[in-house]
Amino acid sequence: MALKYALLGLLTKNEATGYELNQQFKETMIHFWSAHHTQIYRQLVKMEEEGLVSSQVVHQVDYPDKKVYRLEDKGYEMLLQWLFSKEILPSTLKDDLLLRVSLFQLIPADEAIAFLERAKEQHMFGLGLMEKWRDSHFPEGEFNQEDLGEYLTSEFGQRYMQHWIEWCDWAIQVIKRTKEKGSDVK
Amino acid sequence: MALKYALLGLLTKNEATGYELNQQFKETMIHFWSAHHTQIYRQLVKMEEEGLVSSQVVHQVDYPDKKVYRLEDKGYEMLLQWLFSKEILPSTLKDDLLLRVSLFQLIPADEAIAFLERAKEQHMFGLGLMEKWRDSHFPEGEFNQEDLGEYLTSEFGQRYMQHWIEWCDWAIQVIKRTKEKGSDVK
DNA sequence: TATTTATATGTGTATTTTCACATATGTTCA
DNA sequence: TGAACATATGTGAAAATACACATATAAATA
Repeated sequence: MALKYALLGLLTKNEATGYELNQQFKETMIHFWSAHHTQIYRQLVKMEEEGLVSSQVVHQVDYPDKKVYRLEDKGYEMLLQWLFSKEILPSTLKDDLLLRVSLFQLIPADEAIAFLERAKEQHMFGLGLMEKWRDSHFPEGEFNQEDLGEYLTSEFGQRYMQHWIEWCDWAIQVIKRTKEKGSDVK
Repeated sequence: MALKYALLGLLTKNEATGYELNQQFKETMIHFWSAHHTQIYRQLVKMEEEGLVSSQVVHQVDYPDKKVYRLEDKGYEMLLQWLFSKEILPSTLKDDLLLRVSLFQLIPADEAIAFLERAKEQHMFGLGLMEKWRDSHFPEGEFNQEDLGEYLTSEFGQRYMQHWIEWCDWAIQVIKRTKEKGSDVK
């Protein structure tokens, strides 16, 4: 359901091909969304059938032909209606890494720490990418009104990464402390 | 896939019915996971077929009969194998609220602020629940070794809520500032 | 010369997740 | 008495998502 609105949202900025929309998912929407490219292509076909978007095949000499999608009025209206809807559903996390963390009592402390170190590195890498992206898109923290949403969500993504990293440090310390005690307790 | 391990993980603590496992999802795993009760029941049936868990129907006088699931050796082994696997996939967010935030340039500033205020309230409510839960489970921040995972992930959940709330405050300020400038800029 | 990478769009299938609905029993509250 | 709620487990169907594979062109790299 929401993927539809995500695509309509991206198309408010520019017309785009399924390929480009997939790129944008991987780049700018990485802060809060993800989608497989096959899902995007299929969703676009469906949306065209519903009259929310229209497409035009553009012939290219050097590359395969591409299909450019454009937002139609009906799609824009539907998007706005969704944006103005009053219901705010609480968002739920679904995180593989944390699921494993929740079972740390089943593995040795050293394994747990190594896992957290790697998770931390991964999120530091992610943070680096986000900072880079933000610096190039919003130098000096400046942004245009039409990029407000992106500015806000990219800050969220960056802070989320920082939160992850800080929590990793905290969790590693907790495990190290319990490990010290462990000799006489457990 | 991961739901299987989530259930196996919960069953390492105690044998439980599908109903109870659903409760636990809603209570303790709210920090990082969610699942519909129908999905849990179906997954349990599948896991029993695979010999990962076994079940026993317990007759009750006052309530409908219940089906208690117990972790089998094969299930425990599979869980450990998963826990020790080296691959760490980066976790991706998927958040309805943020998708709407990403399109804030399409709605009036007042609407955007109202939305963020409500989102903030909601996360403050969530934070309250988590703090309460933590106080009752880990008074004075003390925890038993067998609850290590829960202790770590609940801290994550709590910090995540705080991160959300702080970000809401920040975003509201950003929009208020652009609103002031808005009169002469856009 | 062969492999990889980038451009570009898909199909078929399987899995995962959700939604609407169904069925029981007993308690509490209006 | 009737409604709502908690206990307890599911089915059928739809929707969302992911996985493996397919196709085609051209550039860059090993």
